[in-house]
Amino acid sequence: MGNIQSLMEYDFRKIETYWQKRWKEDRVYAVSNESSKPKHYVLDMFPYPSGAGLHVGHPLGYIASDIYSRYKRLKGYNVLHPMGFDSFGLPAEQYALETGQHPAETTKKNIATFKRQLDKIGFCYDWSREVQTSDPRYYKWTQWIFLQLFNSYFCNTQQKARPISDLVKKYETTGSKHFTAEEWKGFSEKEKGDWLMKRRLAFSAYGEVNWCEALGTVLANDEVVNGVSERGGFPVEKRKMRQWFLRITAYADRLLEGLEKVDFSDAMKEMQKNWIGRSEGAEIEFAVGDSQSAVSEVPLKLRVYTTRPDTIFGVDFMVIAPEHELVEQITTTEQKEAIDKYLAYVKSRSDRERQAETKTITGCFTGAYAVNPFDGRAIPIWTAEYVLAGYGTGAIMAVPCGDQRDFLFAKHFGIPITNIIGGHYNGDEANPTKEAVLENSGFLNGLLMKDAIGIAVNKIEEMGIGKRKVNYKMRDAGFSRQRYWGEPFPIIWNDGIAIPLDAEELPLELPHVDKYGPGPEGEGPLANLKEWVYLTTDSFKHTSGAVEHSVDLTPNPSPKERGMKEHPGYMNSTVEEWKKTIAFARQNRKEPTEAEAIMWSELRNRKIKDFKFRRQHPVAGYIPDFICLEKSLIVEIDGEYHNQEEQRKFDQGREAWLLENGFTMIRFSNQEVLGDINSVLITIEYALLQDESRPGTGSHSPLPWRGAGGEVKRETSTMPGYAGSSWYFLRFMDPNNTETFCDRKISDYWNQVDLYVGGTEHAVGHLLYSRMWTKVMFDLGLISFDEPFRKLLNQGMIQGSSRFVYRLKDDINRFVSFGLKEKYDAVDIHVDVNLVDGVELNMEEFRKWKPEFAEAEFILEDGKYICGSEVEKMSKSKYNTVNPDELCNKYGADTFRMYEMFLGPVEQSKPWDTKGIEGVHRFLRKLWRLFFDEVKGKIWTEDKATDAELKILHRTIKKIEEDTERFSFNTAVSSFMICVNDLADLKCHKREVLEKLLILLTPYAPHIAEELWQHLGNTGTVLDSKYPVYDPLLLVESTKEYPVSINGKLRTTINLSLDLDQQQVEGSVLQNEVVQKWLEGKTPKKIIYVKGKMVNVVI
RNA sequence: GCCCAUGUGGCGGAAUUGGUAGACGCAGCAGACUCAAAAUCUGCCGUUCGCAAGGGCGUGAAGGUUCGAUUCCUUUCGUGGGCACCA
Repeated sequence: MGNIQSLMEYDFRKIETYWQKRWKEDRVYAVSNESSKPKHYVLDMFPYPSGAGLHVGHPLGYIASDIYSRYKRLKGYNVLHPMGFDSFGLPAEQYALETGQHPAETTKKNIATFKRQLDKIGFCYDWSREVQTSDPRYYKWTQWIFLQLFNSYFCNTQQKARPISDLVKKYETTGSKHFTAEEWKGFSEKEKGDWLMKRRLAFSAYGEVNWCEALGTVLANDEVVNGVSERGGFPVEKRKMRQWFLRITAYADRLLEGLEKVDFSDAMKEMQKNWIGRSEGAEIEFAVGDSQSAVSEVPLKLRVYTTRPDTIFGVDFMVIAPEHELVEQITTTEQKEAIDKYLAYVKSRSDRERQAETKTITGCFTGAYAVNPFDGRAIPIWTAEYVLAGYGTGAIMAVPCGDQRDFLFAKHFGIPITNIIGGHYNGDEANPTKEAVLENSGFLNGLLMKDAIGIAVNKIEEMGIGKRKVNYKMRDAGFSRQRYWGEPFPIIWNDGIAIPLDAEELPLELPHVDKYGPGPEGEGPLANLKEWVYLTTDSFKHTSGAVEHSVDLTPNPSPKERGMKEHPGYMNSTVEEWKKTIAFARQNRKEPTEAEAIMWSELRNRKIKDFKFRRQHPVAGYIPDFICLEKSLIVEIDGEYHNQEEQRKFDQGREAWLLENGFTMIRFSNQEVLGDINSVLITIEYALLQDESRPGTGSHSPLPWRGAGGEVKRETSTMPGYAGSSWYFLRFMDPNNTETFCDRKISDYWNQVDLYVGGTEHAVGHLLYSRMWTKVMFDLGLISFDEPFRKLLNQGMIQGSSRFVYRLKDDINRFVSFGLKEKYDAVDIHVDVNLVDGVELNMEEFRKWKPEFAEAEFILEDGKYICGSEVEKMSKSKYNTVNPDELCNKYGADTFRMYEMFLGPVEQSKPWDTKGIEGVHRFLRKLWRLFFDEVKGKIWTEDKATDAELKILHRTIKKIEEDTERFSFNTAVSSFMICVNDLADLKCHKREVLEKLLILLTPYAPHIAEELWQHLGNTGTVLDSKYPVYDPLLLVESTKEYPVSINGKLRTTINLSLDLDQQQVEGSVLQNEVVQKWLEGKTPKKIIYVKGKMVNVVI
């Protein structure tokens, strides 16, 4: 391994390349699912592989988790530390819109770049477990889990998810509060579907979206700025569209309770609690009239939610959300025009704007009044943007003396304010107290507000005008996106009834598209693929006219002994009949013949030239034994009954129909398959490759003519980014399983993620969703734990430190230095931070950077061009990104890893500054010199270590272990530096000390540690060694240099034995010169002595 | 606006339960080695008054609790993150 000459210097490039290759070859990071060691699961939040590649901000958390994983491994754990990619998402689609490159292509490229960059830093990922959410082998299971959500409901009695079939049974036997069992049985399919949809955990309903007419698409809140689209500046308005949702609100209480048993930071728990926003209060109904006196003829009710029913007598007006359906119904003719104008204004405002702007108060009177049920007072009903439709009932009762927002509103519009809290209200601002004694409050007069809350609710319930209610700020999670690059929903709409695909039909692969624009009605791009979307013959004909067929060609049903002979025609089969077909197919799968079983083991999992086969997969009413949809090739295995005359006739009819509809069929007999499977396979392979031009039905499941009668079409939305990332931690445990999302035994073994590392930006999105999914899967008995992440470590963001040059407005080739810019009229321009040393611009490089700067001239200060600087998000567009590759090339991965950690606490955000990396690099070189001398070569010795040397070592072992355990990696790096400095001072080159130090260092700087470990003559990787144990006896001190303060101010120090008692200490302290000087002859009032800490003399 | 985090030398930061503020590193200054450079090593390095000894001030700001506060409490300002279709 190299000659002595090359060993004298720390040649990190050679060392790191060598070991990265060796580790890969030796598969040292492969993790087994079976081990006698205790398990530990360390996970990083899924990266999105952006086109910009990795910048120095990304690896911060990855380095931290890598250090921890290696540390745990040295401590004797079986450590799972995988990495994969959250590869569906909007940026790739956006990029496709701009450049026409397919997201699959760009995503593939980006992932390759990410992996190359990650490997350069020397992470210990088990790449054999890599998963990508956009891989059909992965999203097959995302879709499968979605179907579990779809097929489940939240049982309020048991407070858990249960199969929807249980609910159906209940409806069939006992009905519900809305209908009797008899009524249920009489419902149409559509009615039944609608009722069930109200309970499913994944359900479809109408939801509001930001609609941009000009772009014909739905926009994210981010993409809407000041009511217009960020791209193009087109107007945006709220619009209702059919969407999928996850019923996360059903889990609100359990998500709150679950926080008790996880180790997240208080801040994180706080954010989740606030997001869920549980409040207890009452829902109250008010009668509505259209004038101050008369209640309208049609009895309208206004329902409001309030947490303060005790203030009911202080209600001076009502506010309903502008979207509220009542607005239209109650607005009086006089107010109609004003209201219409106001609604138009509100439509253009985003939710965030509506809440953020409290300075400008807007609102409009509807002309209608509500009636206070207790004193009959008429209360004017207003609508205002500060009340959002999604919260509570979308209506509030306003109590200006107790709520500041209501107060300001009342003042602004001159609504008289009723004071119900006497002296607690001063007329200048509202007072939200619960401690006041109520006045002007009818039956509540004289009560303390907090006592009145319960009494008021009781009365309201008694009167039947309202009820106690727990409310959540959290809304059900929108789960569909009108986008292309995401998981397709395994759902077919048949006359408005959502029909799930069968599990065997998954994955429903995302079809290829060439255009990424929105569909005709603002749907996702998939809506443009007519032949993919429409599944009925009729609708197919309407849209493309491509397929003609006659009802006479209706094929024979499945073999008669399977009981399908009497089955009616498929073309017009009802949903019920179709379900029956599916059931038959499922049954068939469970009972394969011997030949079928053999054939399936050969065809499944893309064993033939990567062609995907399905078995017993219905095509119309016909269920082929095996089918390759991509090639429309059917493989049949015929048993004895095919020799019967009648059956042969059926077969022929069926085959003719299939051929006419573009399918090919090969038939084998049982004997052929059992006798010579190889030649059978060759025949199939030949057929697959033979006709390249065959159009096929695409790789997706065609499911033609499912159901019938009206429009039968696929769901064209796709799932959002968090679908794939809500359960990926489970897939890493068993990434290649084709039978299930994750084998139960394996998920029982790995269990929860022990350490989850990622940014706080995921606090309420991803983390809540994956917690919910985990709970559902737990309820359904799919896994054995109901919280995914046991401990969470938040990683701060590394910000960019941007640099600016200042270009004169009137002379675009002249640039003025930062200190002089005030004297000129100049504009700031981002300059690439890599062209700047600190703040000093490299002018030569700058001229070369862009052609427009080639002729640049500079106005200097002190002969230098000084740049301005600002801390911003690290982003390519701001030219402030720093690429980890370059740093690894220049200083090595070990230096880079340690420097990232040395920057400060992982949890904290900080701007990146490459300066300072030198110091860490110097440390590693200094370490190297403990082993090798420039002239003498190797210099380590086998001598016995002295007490002083052992003390340094053991102090370091203790410190590094403690710091690593509490994720204080920056102080650990400092401790390494101190240790090496101390050992160098003592000229300690003893193997006894150095070898242990290398093990400590392995998690932080794996390459250099491994290299030196091997030089010391060890075989096998240092990762398999045992973590040293520190000996407390070596660290015992007998004396301490005590700080002595007078009145809390440090004046001197005294060296004292550690086992002195208070009296002895007082004696020594009082004799001290400095203390006597400060005492000026007085007697101290008190002497405080904290053993081992300090002494304070109080005068 | 609401929720969360955060603020310490020229810079990144340390001070683990309220107990010696500024560890460690960068930058800077002075020196050694060298023909020179690099590398390495040694010393200084919050601020202010003072020849020195020694003292004053100092953890965003103001107030409080305490023998003692960077640490706890109240108020306030600045910065960063999130606010439901970016991931």
